[in-house]
Amino acid sequence: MITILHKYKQPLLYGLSLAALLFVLHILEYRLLIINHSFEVYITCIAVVFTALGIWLSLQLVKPKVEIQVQTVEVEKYVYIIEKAAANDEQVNETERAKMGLSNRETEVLQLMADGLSNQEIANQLFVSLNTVKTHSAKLFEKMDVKRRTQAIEKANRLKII
Amino acid sequence: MITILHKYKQPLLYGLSLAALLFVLHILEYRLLIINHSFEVYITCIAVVFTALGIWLSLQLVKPKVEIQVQTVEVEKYVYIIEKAAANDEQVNETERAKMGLSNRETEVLQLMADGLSNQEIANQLFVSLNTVKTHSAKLFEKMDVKRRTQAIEKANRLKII
DNA sequence: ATAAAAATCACCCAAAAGTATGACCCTTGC
DNA sequence: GCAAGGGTCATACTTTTGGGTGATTTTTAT
Repeated sequence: MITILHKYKQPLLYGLSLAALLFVLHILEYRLLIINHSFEVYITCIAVVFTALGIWLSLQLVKPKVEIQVQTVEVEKYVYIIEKAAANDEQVNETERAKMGLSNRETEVLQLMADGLSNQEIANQLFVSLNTVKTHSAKLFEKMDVKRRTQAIEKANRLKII
Repeated sequence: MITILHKYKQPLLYGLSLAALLFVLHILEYRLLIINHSFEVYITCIAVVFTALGIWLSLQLVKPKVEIQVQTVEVEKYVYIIEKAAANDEQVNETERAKMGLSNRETEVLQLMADGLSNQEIANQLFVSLNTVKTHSAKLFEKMDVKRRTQAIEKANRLKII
């Protein structure tokens, strides 16, 4: 139950906000009707407000994407990003890899994943069993804080750890 | 004249849809006022519709944003990124993509795959069904001559088509 | 106007990927 | 010696992905 709550925390929050906003409108509704008869203006306002809300909502939902993260961090971090980008062309980022604590074997598996190999192909390549590859991948997913191999690949590419 | 119309078809369509919607609302307004019990329902409908409209609008506008966002902050230090982005954009990109004959939708799906999204997440993002995403992915795998999404991602990165 | 391509969706089935748990061996550092 | 971590493997289970097929609708091009 709690895990379910946690999982849908974001949408729930949005839903509640929406409900709250609707409530406020409900209150205002009568006042505005009594005070003046500019009904069209009222409707238009609602339309504009909710269009804006929609835009805002979807921006919130898209936020985890790289581009927008870049927009939201402050200036100093840009310098870091630029420097990192510039430095990365020659050498692979050992620091980031160390930060995540990937072992040698896990890094090998990650590399082969990024090359597009299936678990079975990786197993053949490394002369180990399929189950072993699964164990490695599960552990590296946890260490990299991702859910899927595609996410791991994306993150690895972004951080230049492969 | 016709070419101009063609070029700005999308924004025009958006504008017209919006105008039409407002017009319909304008008409409905009086009718619904007579049946004044459904006022709250009416307001809620407007809110929902326009929230959806906002979400849809901003999703449409998300893509072109990337470079602009980069450019809006501190000029000189980000020349590297801008140059890189620019270089990537106009080089192999379009030709290679054309060579494989990927459609727009397929390219979108490919992009989201490379971002690490699952088929279900892609479906939600594009407002289509899971089955549709599967169809797109199957076709793009065939066109790219790959067997798995990870291979497609690797090849796409290598050929810089995303 | 009409044919082709693109986009949408559904259903079924099989394979691959991922989760959870437990076990064993080997090295390394204290 | 022994705890800790890395590497290996297994079983059982769930979810995701991919293949095959067919169908409808919309868009595009001839």
